[in-house]
Amino acid sequence: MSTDVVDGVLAALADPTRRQLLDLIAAHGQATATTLAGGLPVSRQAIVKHLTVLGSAGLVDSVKVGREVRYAVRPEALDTTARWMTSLAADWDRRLAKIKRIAEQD
Amino acid sequence: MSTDVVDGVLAALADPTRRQLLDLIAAHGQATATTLAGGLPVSRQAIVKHLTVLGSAGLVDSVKVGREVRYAVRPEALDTTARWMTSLAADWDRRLAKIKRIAEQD
DNA sequence: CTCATGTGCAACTCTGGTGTTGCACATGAG
DNA sequence: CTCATGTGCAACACCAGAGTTGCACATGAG
Repeated sequence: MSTDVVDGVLAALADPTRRQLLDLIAAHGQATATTLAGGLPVSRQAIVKHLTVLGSAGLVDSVKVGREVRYAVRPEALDTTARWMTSLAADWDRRLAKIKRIAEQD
Repeated sequence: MSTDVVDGVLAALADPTRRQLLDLIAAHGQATATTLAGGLPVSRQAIVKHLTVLGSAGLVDSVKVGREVRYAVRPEALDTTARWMTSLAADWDRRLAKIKRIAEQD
């Protein structure tokens, strides 16, 4: 299973700043750490660290262009996690329905 | 919007121990902190804290029965978060398609 | 070439989350 | 009533994560 992917994505999305970063990158289609630093109240280095985490989670992808590094969003990992979550919710629903059925059976 | 819900759920699911707890509770349909402590390598108190977090996130729900507190899983918040994630992934796909379209347009 | 701009690397601080232990309180079993 | 079991509360230890600063390196602009 893709538990590793889910694990990384959840850990990455847990931080509000990282979610904000993803929003910003998606909004511009592409962005550099320095550019992003201008839109958030944190240093460039802090953003670089967040981008590294997002990259390890597979949520972001970087390309070096000249002397700058451009980051772009990658939907696959997010999609995988969304599916995992949906099926988990469905599983819970199924279990709860079963419990309820047994309870009403008395 | 249900940003608060998503926020809490993501933060709660970020911890592996909490995801494991959810699995255990869902598997048994219902469980107490003491019972759960028997299935994990952590103290009961640690589990209580995790359950509190899960409760605040709306992922778990507790009922006091006599001298014990039984926890059960609640799918709504998880479902909400799954939908949020799915629509976000779709949004990224849309943006990327747009970028690609422009790029090929040269 | 020279200089400004954008990155990378490393050391450091500091807050928050995870986990523990110890003890007091409540309640069902006998 | 008495005792064992299940919780609740509080203080404490510990470590990873978020953020900062300082400096060195690379590369495009002039």
